[in-house]
Amino acid sequence: MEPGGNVAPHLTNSELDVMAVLWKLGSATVTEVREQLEKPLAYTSVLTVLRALDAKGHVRHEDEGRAFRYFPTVEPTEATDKVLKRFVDKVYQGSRALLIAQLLEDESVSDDELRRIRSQLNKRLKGGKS
Amino acid sequence: MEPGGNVAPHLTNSELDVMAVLWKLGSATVTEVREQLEKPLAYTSVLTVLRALDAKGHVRHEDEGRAFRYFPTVEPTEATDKVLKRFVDKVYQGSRALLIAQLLEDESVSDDELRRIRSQLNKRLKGGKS
DNA sequence: GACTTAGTACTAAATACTGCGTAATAAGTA
DNA sequence: TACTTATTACGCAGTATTTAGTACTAAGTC
Repeated sequence: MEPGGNVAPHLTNSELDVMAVLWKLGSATVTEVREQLEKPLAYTSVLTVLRALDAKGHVRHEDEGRAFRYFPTVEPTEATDKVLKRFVDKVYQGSRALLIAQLLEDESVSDDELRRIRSQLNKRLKGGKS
Repeated sequence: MEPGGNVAPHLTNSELDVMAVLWKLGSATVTEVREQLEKPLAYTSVLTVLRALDAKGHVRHEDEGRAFRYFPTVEPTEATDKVLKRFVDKVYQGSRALLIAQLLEDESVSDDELRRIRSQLNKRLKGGKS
């Protein structure tokens, strides 16, 4: 495809659903993933997605009894960096600050969290000065 | 579609590319959009995407000479709310605060921007108290 | 009017994604 | 061994997405 561009393989929607479960649980079998998914899916459908993720290197698997146990091989942020970057580029003209500003408007962020964020922010401002 | 619910129907990747141009320029003809796209695309390909966006109600068009001028009918944040929510849900377990924290780690956010963010944040903390 | 140009409408082909059924396999059990 | 069960491997069908070609149209030009 694009030379240099598409290094990190790219998660489809259903792949993201499955990865989210693995990130949450740390690791899981097909059955375990299936139980956690909001949308009911046939066993083999989940397996298909996991096999695709395996092929792409986003997960690995180990034998566990007669089944496989799947482990994520990438952190959430790693796997989604591209998605986030694309999002910021297209919607916020590349400015993470704008996205942060937008997120801060959201009421679901509590005062407590706001204070924690502020202290993190202050830490960075101090650190950057030195 | 769904009554009330699915206002922002869903943007495909190529649709997002095109919307980004419209948001940036305010409005554009097919030719103008085409010039702004990073990836070279045939004139008719761009038109196809614009027509799809038109059908979905994300843009509208007016005659301009013999061509159409397309206007976005939704704000960037409107159109991408769903995407962002999904992202936050899957990667940050629904916590916008976690995403903000992650974004704050990014070096591309300047000290100036950090300070602006802090003042916005302080404003929200004060306002919330009343 | 004939020709050129820039545009839109329509159609189609290739690819990707989603979901699942069937077959094969391996383990356990009577 | 025969039967059951849990599981993986393979393949396929329907749909969505992406890209672009071809036909048609309207405006401008000589």
